Amino acid sequence: MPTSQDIKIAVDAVVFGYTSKEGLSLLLIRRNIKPFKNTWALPGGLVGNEESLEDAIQRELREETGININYLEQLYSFGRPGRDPRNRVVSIAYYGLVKPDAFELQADTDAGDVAWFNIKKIPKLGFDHAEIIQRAHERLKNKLLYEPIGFELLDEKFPFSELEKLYMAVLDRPIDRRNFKKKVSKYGFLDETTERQQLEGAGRPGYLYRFNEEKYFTLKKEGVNFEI
Amino acid sequence: MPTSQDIKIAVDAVVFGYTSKEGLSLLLIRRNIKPFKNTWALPGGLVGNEESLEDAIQRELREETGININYLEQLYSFGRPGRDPRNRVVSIAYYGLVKPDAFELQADTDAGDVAWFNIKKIPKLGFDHAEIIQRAHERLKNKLLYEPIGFELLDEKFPFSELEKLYMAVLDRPIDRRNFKKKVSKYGFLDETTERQQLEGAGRPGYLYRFNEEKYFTLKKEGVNFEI
DNA sequence: TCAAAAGTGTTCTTCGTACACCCATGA
DNA sequence: TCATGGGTGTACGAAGAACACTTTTGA
Repeated sequence: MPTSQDIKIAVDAVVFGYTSKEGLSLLLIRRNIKPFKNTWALPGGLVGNEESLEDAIQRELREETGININYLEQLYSFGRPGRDPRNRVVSIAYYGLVKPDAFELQADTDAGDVAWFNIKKIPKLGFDHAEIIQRAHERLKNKLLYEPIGFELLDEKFPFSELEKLYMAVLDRPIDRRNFKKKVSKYGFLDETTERQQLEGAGRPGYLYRFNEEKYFTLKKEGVNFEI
Repeated sequence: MPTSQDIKIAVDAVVFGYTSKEGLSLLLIRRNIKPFKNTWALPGGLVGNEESLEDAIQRELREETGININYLEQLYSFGRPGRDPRNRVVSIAYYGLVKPDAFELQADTDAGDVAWFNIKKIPKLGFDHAEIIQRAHERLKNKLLYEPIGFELLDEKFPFSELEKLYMAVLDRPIDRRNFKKKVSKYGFLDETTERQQLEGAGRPGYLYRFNEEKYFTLKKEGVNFEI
């Protein structure tokens, strides 16, 4: 049994963003310090002694990327000895969802650069971060099917087609427009506004919808479970 | 940002067992040391410097309870400052499934006592262990519905009624015998043996079944997903 | 008037659910 | 012969999947 322990504890964040142009994207930083200097990696860092894990993640994201996250959930903890070449580090990974347009990325000194990468064009990463991302993507795919978290990635008002494209981007498979709308609408937590979409080219503009969180919570309390 | 970190890292195990007499049970130890001396708690302890998290859990279980676990899965990490009254401890919780009859419980010096408790009769626990157990139970309920892990709790050969009772015990709701058998059987990973159940009283003895893991993996590879 | 994107309903099949009687065994 | 527990099938309704044409707009 260990008598004196020498393990560090860190948090890492897999931050997903979505835009209809870029599809599903991921927030990465370029490391400015060893190890893995100059390679891309997940934002994250050591947890402070008096700080909760969630606070640590938010602080690191603020410091390293300038982003403030709304939807955040614990993903998994990675603790294999040797996953960090310096010393033993157990990392508690979180994943989060943000609207990329709501922030301007700002790298700090530890991070030479910050950028969004399309989920299908992730560069070679340091540590075991590729594995963490894969697990996060799996989780997101699953979660999207039984919790209405997709709205965290969209603007407050959005055309139905955006929601549908988001689902197709995350799940990476085609979705039938009519069946999708039927399924989502039946819960009644989407409010249709009178506003219309601004299309860039030709086409019939769609109505904008708004996610009504209150209605969703009421439903949930009544035992109605969202499922796509 | 923290410069020197003083956080300990521990693992805790929520071990579920099942017997048809006792129903769904949980393995707890009575603490022999402070804090929470003499109160019941989850088995667990600090992680060694060179030890993987899974190894740490298995070692602690061996030391504190005499049990060796087969099915083990990471549950969640608990890190709220103050959850341990001594110093900051982040605990990575696992949950596991065992056949209680396969082991004799053996407390060691850190643990004054070890025992199985019915899931509905859990005593007052130290730390935030009640919360951990609740989360584990939720996870088990969900997992049981889309992965055939129930067999980890049963003998190699078992009558169908045992499987059904297990599901009722974990999910805490009645299940229709005929529909349940239809659903499980359609996957074809249960082999019927020619042996019959040994009933204790009167009644028609049922056939014994065996979970065919190979067939299940083949199905899974083909994209067939188990669901109850 | 053409191209692009959104809006909309029906049919068929599959799956979930509800439900009751007979059979084998031990006492 | 009675009590106990195991074995089995059908009918109904709900939900999922497949599928195509019309409408609005900009160029």
